[in-house]
Amino acid sequence: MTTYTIGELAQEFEVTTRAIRFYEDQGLLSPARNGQARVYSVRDRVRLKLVLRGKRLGFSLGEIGEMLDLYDADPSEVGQLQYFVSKLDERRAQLNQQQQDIQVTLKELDDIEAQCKALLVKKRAS
Amino acid sequence: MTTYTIGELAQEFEVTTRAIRFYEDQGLLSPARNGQARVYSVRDRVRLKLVLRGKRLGFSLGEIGEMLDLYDADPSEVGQLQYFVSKLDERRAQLNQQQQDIQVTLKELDDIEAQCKALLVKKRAS
DNA sequence: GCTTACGTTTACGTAAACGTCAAGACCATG
DNA sequence: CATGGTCTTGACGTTTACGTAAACGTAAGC
Repeated sequence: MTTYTIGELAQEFEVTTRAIRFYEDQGLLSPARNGQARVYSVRDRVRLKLVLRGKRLGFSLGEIGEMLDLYDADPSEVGQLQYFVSKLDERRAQLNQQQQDIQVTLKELDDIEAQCKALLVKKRAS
Repeated sequence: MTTYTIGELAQEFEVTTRAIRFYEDQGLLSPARNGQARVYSVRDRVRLKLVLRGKRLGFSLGEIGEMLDLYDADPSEVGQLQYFVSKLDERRAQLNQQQQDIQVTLKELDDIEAQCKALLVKKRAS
């Protein structure tokens, strides 16, 4: 059973231990304890990874919490299951919007960079 | 010369006027004035659009400010120009990372949804 | 001329996401 | 056994991105 200390995770993912404890406060993580020391399982590590990815995508910790619930949830009732699927679609729509935004922005960056290169060539010529 | 009031922009982009004024405080917008009333040009509108897109991508207003500066800047010195290009690359790297994150997440969503569908079929059978 | 709608500035409030001490517990090493 | 490193729990501070309320100006319509 591989486990990790808070310091190891902090170092691996380049976040502070303070941040990791904060995520726990927010209910995103719930590591085991050895006495008072936190003991992180492989599953905890995965959850942390998901949290950080969510953050890179600009989601709030609250939203990330919902997403984590989705990952875990084992919806037993059909009604709940459908609600669940609708949530997934919602999330998907959000991500698709982001993809579009990125596409557009990347293209604009390309254009600007091209202009810069052109300008540099000109400068060298003069 | 098309112009817009703050209320029009707020409605079109579904943000509050308070937010728009705040962006101005932060130096992201600088609309003209008619007396004391703000008058937004087409260019202002574009900038606002860029601000909001930046937000959707998870950038801070500060970062967005830098990006807007990049869009406008007409770097005259070569040194500045190279710094400029490096900034662009930085931004691109960030966006590429986000794209990867989205890919991975979308795939995970697919997996989860597939499981849900399977579960629904099972439910119907029982 | 009064109301209504929309605009203005100033200023304080707030939620989110941590940072930053403070004060101590627990090991290991010299 | 003192020192150093890593861990713990508070608790207050800080930044970001606005919300919200007060108090007022201005133009439109009845």
